[in-house]
Amino acid sequence: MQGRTALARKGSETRERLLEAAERAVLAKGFAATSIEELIAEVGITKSGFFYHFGDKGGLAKAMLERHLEHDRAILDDVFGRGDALNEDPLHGFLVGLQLLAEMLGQLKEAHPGCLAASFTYQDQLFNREVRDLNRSGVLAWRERFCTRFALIAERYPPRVPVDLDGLADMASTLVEGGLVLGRAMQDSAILPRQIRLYRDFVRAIFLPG
Amino acid sequence: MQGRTALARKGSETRERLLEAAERAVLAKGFAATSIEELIAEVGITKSGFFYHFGDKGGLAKAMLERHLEHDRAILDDVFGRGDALNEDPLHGFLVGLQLLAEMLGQLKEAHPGCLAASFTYQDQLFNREVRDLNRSGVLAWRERFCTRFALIAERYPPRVPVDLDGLADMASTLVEGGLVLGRAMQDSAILPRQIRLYRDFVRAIFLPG
DNA sequence: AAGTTACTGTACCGGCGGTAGAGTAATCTG
DNA sequence: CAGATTACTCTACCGCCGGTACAGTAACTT
Repeated sequence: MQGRTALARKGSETRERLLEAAERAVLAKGFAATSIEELIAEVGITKSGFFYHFGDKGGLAKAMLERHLEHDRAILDDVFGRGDALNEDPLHGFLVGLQLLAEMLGQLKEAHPGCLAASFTYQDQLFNREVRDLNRSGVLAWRERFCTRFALIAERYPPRVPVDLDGLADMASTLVEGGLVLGRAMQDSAILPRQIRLYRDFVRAIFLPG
Repeated sequence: MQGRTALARKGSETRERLLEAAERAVLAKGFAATSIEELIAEVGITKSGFFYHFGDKGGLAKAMLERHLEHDRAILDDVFGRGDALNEDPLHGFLVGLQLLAEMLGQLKEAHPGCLAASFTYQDQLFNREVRDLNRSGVLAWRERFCTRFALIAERYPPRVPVDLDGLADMASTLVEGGLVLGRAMQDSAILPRQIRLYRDFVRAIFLPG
């Protein structure tokens, strides 16, 4: 049992430790300013070892994004799952989910995947197609999640005026990305949760006017 | 006349040409991936010449940000000035201004200062305090502009429910920053203007309910 | 005539991303 | 037990890039 997976575990453990070190460093000072050499020094590995795992620095970016998209999905599943568990209604479950999301985003100060997504987006010429597609898929995941939910809500609460529901779906990720940028620029972690709460107010006003 | 400013003009012209080349390159592939050497090659200057003008790469970042904050302010003055010129009322002038802003942001595909602001925000450890403070001042300028406007509007159109007007002011820059990130990630320049139009709808719904 | 501005030219430095290729200990597979 | 695979190490090297040092200089200002 121990022997069976010792090497495989060692391999994936080293990789994982590299990703953790990279995450800390990148969130602190950006991807470009994070050197491979500092990562291998922290983990206690050689340069060859790094390139064995990731091929090049873009491979590291890709692995970091994959890791975070998964984490992202899990968080959204959690908050909206809990919102729906507390509420039969699709609208009110969603509103509770948004509230939970705001609280969650207020807690994790700056360790959000959006940081990575935005950061990579602005250096995307550095990376290969895979990284850009991954980034795209992250946005699409949010869009689809919110779009289907709004379609469900609109069935029960048809808005009296025509609303751009697709745009409203994108507004969630827009506010998260933008909120992270502003929060970072202003060193104020309260900005993002406040934006999410305003978004919740907006959604409520659309489907429950008056 | 000609002679009086020939040298000074030459100096500032070279600087300006460097900034223009840098802007193109940075918007295309990011700041870190833009080398000083490619800029001086384009402008036809030596490395010493570059460092004469900017001191170091952070100096270039600072100059780019300054240039763009000024441009930014001019655009906002323009659109909301035009909005107000077409309308006596502070709310309706603002709503027209937002519409004009959406149109303007739809036209300039990706050459917006927000790109720079966000890009620099995610590499800010690279830069000195000045660059970070400049970035901050950009956000604060938007916040103050919108806050005073909302105070003015709220006098004439007191909202029936309590609204987070400060958060609503920040929502504008949040949506612009986030919209640029998403627009870039998705290669879709329609995302940002749509978000601004949704913002306009939100503002209208708050002050003109029903 | 002296000083300032806006550079050029040369030479050099260390860090970084990346490559090449040989070697190896531990582990898995047949 | 043999052979293949995994997860690396070690050594040596490359070119680019940001940055420094410093001397020189043509155009222009005072």
